Amino acid sequence: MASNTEENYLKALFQITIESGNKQEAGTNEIAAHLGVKPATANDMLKKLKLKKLIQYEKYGKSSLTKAGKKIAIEVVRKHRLWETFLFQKLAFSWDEVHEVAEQLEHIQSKQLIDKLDAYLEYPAFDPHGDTIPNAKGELTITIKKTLLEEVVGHQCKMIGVKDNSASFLQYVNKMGLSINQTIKIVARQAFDDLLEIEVNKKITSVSPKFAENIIVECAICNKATKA
Amino acid sequence: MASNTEENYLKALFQITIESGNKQEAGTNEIAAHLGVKPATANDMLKKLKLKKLIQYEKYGKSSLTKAGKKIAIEVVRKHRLWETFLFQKLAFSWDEVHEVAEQLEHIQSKQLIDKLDAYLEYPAFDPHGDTIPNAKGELTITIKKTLLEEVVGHQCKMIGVKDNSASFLQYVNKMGLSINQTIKIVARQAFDDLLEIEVNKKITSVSPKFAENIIVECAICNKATKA
DNA sequence: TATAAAAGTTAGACTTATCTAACTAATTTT
DNA sequence: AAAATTAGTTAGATAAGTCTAACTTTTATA
Repeated sequence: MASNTEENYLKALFQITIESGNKQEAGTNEIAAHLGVKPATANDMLKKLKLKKLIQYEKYGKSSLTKAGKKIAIEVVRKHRLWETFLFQKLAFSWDEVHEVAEQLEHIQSKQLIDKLDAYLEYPAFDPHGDTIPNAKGELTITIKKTLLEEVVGHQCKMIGVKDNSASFLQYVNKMGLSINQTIKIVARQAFDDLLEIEVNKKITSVSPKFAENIIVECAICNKATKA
Repeated sequence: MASNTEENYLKALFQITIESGNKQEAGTNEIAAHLGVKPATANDMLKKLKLKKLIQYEKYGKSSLTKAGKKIAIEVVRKHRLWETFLFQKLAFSWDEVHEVAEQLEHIQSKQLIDKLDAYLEYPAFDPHGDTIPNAKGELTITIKKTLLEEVVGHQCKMIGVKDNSASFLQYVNKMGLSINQTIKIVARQAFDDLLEIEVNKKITSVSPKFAENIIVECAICNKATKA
């Protein structure tokens, strides 16, 4: 069983390496900075995690997760994102308030709890930030997070979150017929004024670029679903 | 801010003294036993809590909560019982599974979280064990927990929990038209066979003593609501 | 390529929460 | 009331996680 602290180091390593997509390993200072501790502290923990066979690490070298370490990291990420979804969807937390509380909740140890929570939320695929939630088997589809503004004309995408979380924006979003999981088709992008024509519930409307860049979407067509 | 451990000591002291109703103070060994630690460990912590002005303690004497300590203890109890209620009502945990997980959840630090959870559960007055949940102001009505079997004939009470949590019993409870918060009136107790005649939703039915002793009720008439 | 800068490591210290073993005080029993 | 038992305390040790300060290795650059 990994301690809360160990879990945090594994999660950090996961986020810096696997999830960033552009690196396989992380340096000691980088990990320390990510967690807000001193390099000396991180160094001690890296040696400990190596002993536990949760990471690969050699003196003066970079670190990376072993299979066992990655499993734990993904479980923590899963818990974090399920809790964020719960806080957002059920408890009416705003988009920007969920993270801090989820940092605590992610360390609660109970497989039963997290599986029941998953079921209660109806097995969500994305958290309120638009990040993928790993499933109970630890499978994580890494999807490229993008805004409606970046979506390709002709594609059909799904709204999975918002960036702006002000009451006024959320009201506006609602007025446009949009909500989490709503399917949106990009009809056209007007070169003249950059307005985006979208189809929502068979109705076509136009939205501004400023509006579009605050809507996080996921596009099955764009994503060649890659497993972590 | 009290640590998780400190919170646990304060909660223990609250449960041994105030909530038990028959003692004002607790001894070092008693506190240690309650928490599953050695007396030497508890002794260290008592000295620390005294320094923080959370308890009253003198060498070789008994300990008791100060006003500040009691405030924290009640907050922890409130969190514990709200989480138990959430697990039971929303996540379909069984009556006997909620405690262990709530022991972890009670230490999550976020006033916003607990207030939103309270609202989401519609401000429950009792947890699934039939224990009173302190309100947001820290007010705790200490009610005498009793079963339907012990209720006084003529009184009207409210079902607040069950003791047996088997699927078969819960099904039976359901069939009798009973659920949490359901009002039950005790019509009569048959001396001949000890069957209890109760009125539920304007219908009168009879239940066995075995059934009745597994239904936890609260009776406003019996309780002269005392504040902790 | 020599040197300066950056990255990483080690040693020693501190805090929290725990333990064991030995001791002292208070209470109970004879 | 003296002895025995129970309750409570102290001292010293340990483990986890953190720090600072000094040191070493690696990398970048002049």
